[in-house]
This record gives sequence, structure tokens and C-alpha cells, in this order.
Amino acid sequence: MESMEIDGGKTPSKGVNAGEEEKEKTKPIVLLLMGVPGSGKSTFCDEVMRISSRLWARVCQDTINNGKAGTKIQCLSLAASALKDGKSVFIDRCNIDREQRADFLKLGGPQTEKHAVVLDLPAKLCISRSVKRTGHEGNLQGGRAAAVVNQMLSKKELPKLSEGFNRITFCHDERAVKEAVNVYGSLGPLDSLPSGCFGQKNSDTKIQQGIMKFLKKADPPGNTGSEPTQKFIPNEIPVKKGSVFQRTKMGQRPSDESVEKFEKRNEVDITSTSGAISADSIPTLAFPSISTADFQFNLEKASDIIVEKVEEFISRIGNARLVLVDLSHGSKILSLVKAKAAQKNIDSNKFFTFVGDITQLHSQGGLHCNVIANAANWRLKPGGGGVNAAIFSAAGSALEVATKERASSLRPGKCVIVPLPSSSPLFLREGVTHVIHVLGPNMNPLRPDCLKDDYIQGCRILREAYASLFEGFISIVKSHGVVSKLNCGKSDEGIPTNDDQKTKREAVYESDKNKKCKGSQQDLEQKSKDKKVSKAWSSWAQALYDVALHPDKHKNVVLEMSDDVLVMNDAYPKARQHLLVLARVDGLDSIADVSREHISLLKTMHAVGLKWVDKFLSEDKSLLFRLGYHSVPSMRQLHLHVISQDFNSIHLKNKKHWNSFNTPFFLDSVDVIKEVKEAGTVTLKDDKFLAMELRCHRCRSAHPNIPRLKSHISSCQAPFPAALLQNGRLVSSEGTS
DNA sequence: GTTCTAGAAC
DNA sequence: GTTCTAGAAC
Repeated sequence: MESMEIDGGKTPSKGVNAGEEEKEKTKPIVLLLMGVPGSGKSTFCDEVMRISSRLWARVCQDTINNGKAGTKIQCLSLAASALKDGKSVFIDRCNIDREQRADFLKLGGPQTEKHAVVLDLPAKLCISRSVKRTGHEGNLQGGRAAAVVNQMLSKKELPKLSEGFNRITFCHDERAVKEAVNVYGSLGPLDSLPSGCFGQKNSDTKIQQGIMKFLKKADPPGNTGSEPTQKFIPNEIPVKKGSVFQRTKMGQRPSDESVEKFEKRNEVDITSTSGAISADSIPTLAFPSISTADFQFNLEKASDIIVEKVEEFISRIGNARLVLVDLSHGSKILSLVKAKAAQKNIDSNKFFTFVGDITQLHSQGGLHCNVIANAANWRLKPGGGGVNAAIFSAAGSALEVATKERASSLRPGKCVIVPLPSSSPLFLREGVTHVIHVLGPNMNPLRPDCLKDDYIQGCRILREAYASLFEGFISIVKSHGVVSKLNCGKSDEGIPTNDDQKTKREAVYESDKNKKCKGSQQDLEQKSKDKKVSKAWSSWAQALYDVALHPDKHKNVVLEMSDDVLVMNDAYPKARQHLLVLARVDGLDSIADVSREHISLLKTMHAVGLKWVDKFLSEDKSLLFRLGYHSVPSMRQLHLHVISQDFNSIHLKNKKHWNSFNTPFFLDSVDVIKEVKEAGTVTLKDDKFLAMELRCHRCRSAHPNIPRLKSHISSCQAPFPAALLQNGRLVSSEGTS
């Protein structure tokens, strides 16, 4: 931890023979500060400039534009002109990743020295400074500052000499910052500083020094080979020193791809424990492709399912990561999944593929995964071959014993979570704390329970397998309390509503509504009186109408059908379970068209909905449901929504989605039936509710945006508001409430 | 209804 | 610089 001890250049080496090599010695310095907001970049510059006898210019992106934030280009041009004037330059911007730094490293060509000072201070400190600076005290602003800082931290790439730096100084605490200020502050116009990396932090300074020495020998300064002084140094998992040397020395990289991934995703944080996010502390699940090896599952289909399930779960895993692992570099499944995930824009920080041995991800690949999945056999026994054999063998008898305690067999599509005893070599060497055994569908006639070519069953089971695997991983992460705490803090709550916005929307509302109606104003008024306002339905809004009237054309989507109603999945489900029960009668476009004559139809729709709820509840008791109608639906044809109350879906994307199910705009089926019975029509709620602030449907707390709301509802366990608990509005496994 | 994307918000 | 929303097009 005594980071500055390694620093050989605390005092600047004074230029000798002044005059003779004047040009060499007066090379101006381009000094890139690197750090998140609040890390003290500007203060660093100010301090150095205050005490320095050298001419410095500070290029600060936050103020370059007449005191306001400017662009990178402006910074580059100002820096270039300062260099022309013979000044050394501070590049005072976050410079958080390599790409951000690259253009600044070209400044002034070889006639300038390129330095970096990394202000890698504890995230907490940066956040609190950043809050103070903006003068926004309080939870909300604090929460935002934290989010900004942590967002940046998750992207940070520490600078390396190979990028083109002559000297990099790492500061992990304020003492180190002070020392760096002194180093640069006491640098006279003719002085220079030794090249190299200084102040790197590591849990084992001796190893660090050893590697520094070794690398100096092996790679002369300036050689790109001197880049990764921190690359293969594990932070928390004990590794024999010898092995560290060996790997570095012999360049035994697992594969180009994995090293590339490793560099990109993990190296950054491997040496840093001060940031809020360290790669070793990010909960990570490594999993092999299920069923595609010995069980011969079609690779195209399997890759679709993997990507689909990852997409489904990724919003629920917080800051954790999912990694698909395959031993072979030319793995077809890996490349298929990689391409499909990229196509779907899945966050590559949260999900990526990795080439390597799943039992040696940390020691060989530098990737720390606290949980690994095993493509198990139904007996949960070692052997067979492939991943199963490898994992049981690497984990030793401890895994076998621990597995036996949990389960004796496994059905296809299911998984069993086994905490790995600390005596297991996988725990000790790789830092694996849990193994999740998963059994996928088998398409291989030579293995038990072969489905032959029944890919309908096969796909269903494979989906189930990944779902239970990811569900299992989430439960581990949650029980260990390592999912990002940022998003579920109390600071999210009690956010005032934006009244201005609300009134604006209300004003717009009427004209909008009229725009949607067809016919002249006169017609409209007449129709309004008759309660028969009909919309000019756009072509896209006719899809349900077409299904209801021509179900034979849509056999693939129809789950159940009678003369009166039809059941289908919502094409873009807004929750884990989201069905539509369609009325099949023509002319019943929406709930506005309903009258007493439709009471029995409404009851049928409700009963069919309830039947499906029962089915879903028998599969998952934890679900809760509401059945209801949108006051003003977007799609033509009366349809009842049957929706589970988790609202856990990637398709729930905006305020309208949320509010259409969680404000009075959503009319509970029981209330609709009652009102039609009593009054003959339904009182619609206008769509100003769609623009309301976002509130949790359970605890009613307000949230500033959809991601924050979703994060909150993923964990809110507050009881539902009293009104929902009455008259059977909410349906649970305990029956209707 | 969704997708796309400009620009606001952070 | 990135995230998020909201409006237009379909």
C-alpha cells in the first residue's frame, strides 16, 4: 500500500549541462489528469501552478467555453497553441478511457513529454466533493452525483505506458496527490522527470516491485512491452508468486480474444481497490452453453435462446455480469451469441463471451467469476466428459459432497445451487463461491431422456434452464448483498412532481384527443353524446382486430379460442406474464363501446383471464395479477389485459407503458363489470394519467425516470395500496383479495 | 402499439 | 459524454 515508496522520482532530476542539450531538457509536458468529477483534478493543477516556476497552461473542458463546458476539439486546439508558446499543459478533463486520451497524446509530437496523473481516490470522497461543489446538497443530488461518478468508474481504463505516456503517476490517497503536486510543482523550466509508472497500488508490493524490475529488464523503456505492469496481478485471490512471473514472462496468454476481453473489461480494476467498483467484487456468473455439446442441441436455436434470456434478465442483475464461456477459440456458439447480442445492443459490460477453461477463469484468464454454472447430468455425478467432468474434477470431492447434500438428481430445465466449501480448490484458486448445476434438454439419442427432434419441447426446456440458472444467480447475488446499492437507496423516494410539465400536458390533451377522432366537429359532438366516438385506427392499430376476426390466419399466436373470446400473449409483454383476452365480436373496438348487452361477454373475458391466472399461479406462486382495460387503448378491438404485477420486462420502456397499468387509466375488470351493470356504461379516465409522475405501484414512492423506477420495483416488497386489495382487483395464489 | 432519434437532462 | 425522454413516422 505504500504506493509512493516505489517512486524513484520524488525529486526531479535537475538538468545538467544546461545549454548544451537545451532542447532536450526543455521539452514541454502534456500532463493528462485522469479522474472522475470530484477527484481533485482542477485543484491539482491550481496547486502545481501556484508553486511552479515552469510555465503551465491549464486546459479545462468544464470552463473552456467562456466559463462553460466545451468540447474535446476546443481543448485540443487550446492545448496546441499553449504548446506553441512553449508552455507545458494540463489537460484537465476526466480522460477516463483510452479513447478519450488518444488525441491528446498526439499533441506536439515527440517534442513533448506525455505524462498522466491518475487521481484514483475513493469513490465516496469524489462523490461528496462533487455534491458540495455543485451546491446540491441532499439525497437526490447526492444520488445523482453518485450515479455519475460510478458510471464513469465503470468505464475507467487506467492509462498504460504503451498508449504513449512517458510517465504515469497513480495517486490512491490524498497524501499521494500531495506528493505528486510537489513533484510537478518543483519542476523548473529545465528539469525533467524519470519515465515509467509510479505509485501503482497492489495488495503485494513485493510482487509489484519484482514485476517492475523484471519488466525493466525484459522490456527497455519505450518498448510497448512494458505496458502491463498490472495485468496479471490478482488482487484478492491468493496466487503463487511464481505463477505470476511465469505467465508474464512466457506470455502464456489464454487466447487473443480472452486477453482482449480481459484488458477491456477487467484490467482496469484489478489493481484498484479504492474505486467503488472493482472487477473482483463484481458478481459474475460464468456459464457454458447448455445442451449444445453432448446433448446436440441446434446451435442457431440455442444461441437465440441464450441471447433472449440474457436480454430478459440483464435488467435484473444490477451491476453483476453474465459471461458465456467456451473452451475453444473457434467456438461456433460463442460467435453466434456474440453477434446476436451485439445486434440486440446488449450491454457488453454486463454480458460478454469469453474463451477459456471455466475451471481456470481467474488463474488463467484473469476473469474473476464468483459463480460458475455446470452443464450437469441428471444424476449430478462427476464424469461424462466436457464441462461436467472438468468442474467436478477441478472442484475436488468437496463439490460432490456439497452437491449430494442439496439434491440427488435433476430434471431437465431445472438447476440446483451449491455453495462451494472453502476447502475446494476452485474456491481457493479461482474464488468461486457457488456452482449452479443446470440440466438442459437432450437431443442426443444416445443419452437419457432424448427429445429426438422435438424442438418445441427442447426450446421450452432450454429457456427454462437458462431462466432458472439466471434466477439462481440473482438469488445468490441478492443474498450476498452485492447488487448495486445505488439504485435502491431511499434517496429515490419522495421526489416532487413536475407541476409545470403536468399543466402543459393537460393543456395539450384536448387538442390531441380531438385529433384522434375522425369526422367533422358536428359529427364528433353528436357521437360524443351517443358515447360512440370512434377513432380513425391506424394500420398498425388493427393487429388485434385482425386476430380476433381471422384467428385462422394467426394460429401461432392464439393460445385459446371460443366463439366469444380469444387468448393470446401480448406481443410486447410488460411483465413476466402478460396476456390479452380479446372479444371476438366485430364493432366492439374498446371499452368505450361497451354497454349492458355486453355484460355476459365481459364476465366471460374475466373468467377466461382468471383461468389463465390460475395456471400461471400454479407455476409460480409468487406472482400477483391484475385484470383490466385501458381507458383509451392504442389497439382496436376490446381486449382485457391479464398482467402480473412484477412489471419485469424489457418491453416496459416509458412513462406511458407504466402509467397505463398503474394509474386510474387502467380500469379493473371487476369495476368495469360492476359499473356497466349499474350505469350501463364505463366512465373513462382521460389520458392525462399517462403523463403523471412515476410512482411505485406498491409503496407509491415517486421516481425520476423509468430505469430508476424499474430498479426500485425489482425489490420493493411493500404491501399494495388498500384499494387494490379489495373487491378482487388483485389476484394472488391465496385467491382474490 | 413500436422504432428511431434529436435534444434535454444529468 | 452518456442516459433518458418525447415526438414523429410507421
